[in-house]
Amino acid sequence: MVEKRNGSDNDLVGAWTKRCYFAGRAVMDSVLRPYDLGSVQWYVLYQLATAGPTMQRDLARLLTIERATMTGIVATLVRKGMVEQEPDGVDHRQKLLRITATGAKLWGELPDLSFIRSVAFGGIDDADIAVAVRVLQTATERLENLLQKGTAS
Amino acid sequence: MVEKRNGSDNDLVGAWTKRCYFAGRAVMDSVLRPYDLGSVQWYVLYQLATAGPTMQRDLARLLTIERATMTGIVATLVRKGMVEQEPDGVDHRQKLLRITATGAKLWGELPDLSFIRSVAFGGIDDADIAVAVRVLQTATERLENLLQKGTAS
DNA sequence: ACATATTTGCTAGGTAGCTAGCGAGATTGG
DNA sequence: CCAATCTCGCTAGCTACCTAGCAAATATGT
Repeated sequence: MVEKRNGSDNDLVGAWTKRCYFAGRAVMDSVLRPYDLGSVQWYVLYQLATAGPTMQRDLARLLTIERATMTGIVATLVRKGMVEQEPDGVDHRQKLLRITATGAKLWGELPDLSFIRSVAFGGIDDADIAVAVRVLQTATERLENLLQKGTAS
Repeated sequence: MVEKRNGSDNDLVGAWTKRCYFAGRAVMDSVLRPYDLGSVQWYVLYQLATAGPTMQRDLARLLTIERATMTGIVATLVRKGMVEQEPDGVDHRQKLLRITATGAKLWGELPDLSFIRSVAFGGIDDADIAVAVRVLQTATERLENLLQKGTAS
């Protein structure tokens, strides 16, 4: 969203940011659909398969999503038998997430998703990509900053 | 999402695209929350207040969302009494959307949201913005293209 | 030691996106 | 003129994001 009234690039960049995000997500979803996995579920499996058991709250921070959102994602994966959730021995509030044998098996069958990135950005001038990253990063920082101030008031 | 494994900008651009999109959306949502409006609901009001009555299917195309998604958004606004939905006289499948008096009143009270864009992108070099738009646009087109091919098969 | 944070995960409820499939209406080809 | 096809909006059911508020556990300050 973030509009698109008059004609300058300033108006368009917000719209393209949204569209690009959704396009990437749609491709990811369509590849994962046959496996009955969403994109964030994929990321959780990726993390647990690659980096080993992880605290639920750390995973939420990695993905920069809210704890409540994480609860739902994890619940789905637990229901499907892909992930185990075990209370931490020391701190009983926290829960440790671990991939199950079923989950590991599925992970092994999943196709490599890195081609998505290649398709999207392959062949584009590195300098241009760097500029794009800088613009997005700057905008994001300003917006997140604005949000915090608004929340604090 | 769209990952972030090794260290090149190529990996980061997807992540920042997502984060930037959500940051902008979060600011918009936080401004609109007191009025009990979501960001897309705002856009529908904007369109109807600015451009006059609009066909539902045209609005879905403008926002590049699915008809089914539009159904939900419109239903919410109708429930709140902000928007009227009237079958077209000629083509009985289509529905014309019109802002109500209540909706127009609310629209008059809403703050101007263009400051969000100013905060996010103000002061950034126009050439850099143009580069960012080009990168995002290219990536989006490639991804949407890929998706169509995948769907066609 | 105990009252007061703070942190963690959960529930409840809302927004915004998607696909799949339905029925009613419009269009098009033979 | 009728059959096949397309279009539009709807429902049902899913993912993934959010806030607000709760209960339990931990951490902190006096």
